[in-house]
Amino acid sequence: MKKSPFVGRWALPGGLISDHETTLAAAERILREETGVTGVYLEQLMTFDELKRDPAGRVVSVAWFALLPDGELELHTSEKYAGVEWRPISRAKNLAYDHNKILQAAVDRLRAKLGYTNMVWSLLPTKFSLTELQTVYEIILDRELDKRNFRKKILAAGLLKATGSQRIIGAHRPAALYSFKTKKLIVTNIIS
Amino acid sequence: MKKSPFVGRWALPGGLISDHETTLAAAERILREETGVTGVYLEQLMTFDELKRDPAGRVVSVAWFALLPDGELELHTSEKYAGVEWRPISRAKNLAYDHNKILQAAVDRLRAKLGYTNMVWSLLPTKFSLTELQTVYEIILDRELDKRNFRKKILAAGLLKATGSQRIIGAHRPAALYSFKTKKLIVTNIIS
DNA sequence: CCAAAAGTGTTCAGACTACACCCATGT
DNA sequence: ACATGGGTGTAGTCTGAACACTTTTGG
Repeated sequence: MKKSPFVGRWALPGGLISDHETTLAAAERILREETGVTGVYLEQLMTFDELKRDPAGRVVSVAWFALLPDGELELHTSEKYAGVEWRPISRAKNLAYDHNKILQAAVDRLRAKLGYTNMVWSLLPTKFSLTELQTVYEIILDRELDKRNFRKKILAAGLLKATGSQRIIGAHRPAALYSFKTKKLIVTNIIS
Repeated sequence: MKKSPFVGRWALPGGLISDHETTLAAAERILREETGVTGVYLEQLMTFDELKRDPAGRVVSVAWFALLPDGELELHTSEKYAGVEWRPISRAKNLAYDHNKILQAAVDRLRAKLGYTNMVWSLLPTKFSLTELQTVYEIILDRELDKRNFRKKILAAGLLKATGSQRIIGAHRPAALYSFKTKKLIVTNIIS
């Protein structure tokens, strides 16, 4: 929650870099300080430098975004950052500063890169079912995908390996669990 | 040409921003000061901030790239910037600082975006033949394209309009000249 | 008439889309 | 037995790739 003129609005986590710190290191530090999250995928988004984006003065922001699995968000709230929350995009409207623009840019980037990289691995736990994977795609692309076609394409991409293990949730047939062969960023064709 | 430890190496144009200047405005200004070029397409590339990228001290660079038609480069060389030259990528090796990395990032970006935007308009004069357009694609993608397939796809994309005029160069059949319907950036599918 | 660039269609293979039913489990 | 999510195949359409000859001009 921010002060005037952004009273009561939410904002993305942010902070200042020091003279001997890269923006990547600063992003990792700030993410850790404000949320406790470490060891996740980080990617430089872009730099926002409109003259009046912060009413308090000139601020040039090098924006980074993190991707992490839904399960691992165990938000640690220190006293200093007690107001921190995870929110779905749908409830992250009307942010302070130009943070709506930043968030939108991050969503656009993610949406585009899902189609030609394997970066979705950073949004899933080590083992996952194909249905879970499909759900991630559907959320980000904001449209439904055909189950059979999705499985054909994602398996044909050759990025997954079957773990052999299964998971049963509720009174259903067990789901085979897969994992990514590699957690390096690969550029290829995956989903159209 | 740069001083120690980059004696005799070339570098990309660059400069400092002022407190009341966006990086876009600075990019436009520096490009104008060093080359005389104005009114061209500019796009933010990314920010380079490794701690030791400039041996003289901490420098965070927000890199932008410009696209301009081959014909319009009339390089004005002021006294201050007498050493400025246009060079093909193939003769832009071994640059000072991390400028090889920056240049490579720009080439990668351009190569990728040619396939799904109409930004190639910024690399051509107002009127151009389909062969000229194809040549631009071939240079940037660094591979040959089939003439018939190229024409089918580029015309099917619907971004061009025939101007009705023709151009004759040498003892050849005249080439029909086309122009882009719009010079706004459009995201669509063009060339695979 | 010759040289050189402009212009033009068809065929084949692979990819994408749409679509419906059976399977395995816990209750 | 039933409710629920997991899992599978095929037919039709579309897209991309390969490929060669005719046209128009100036010299």
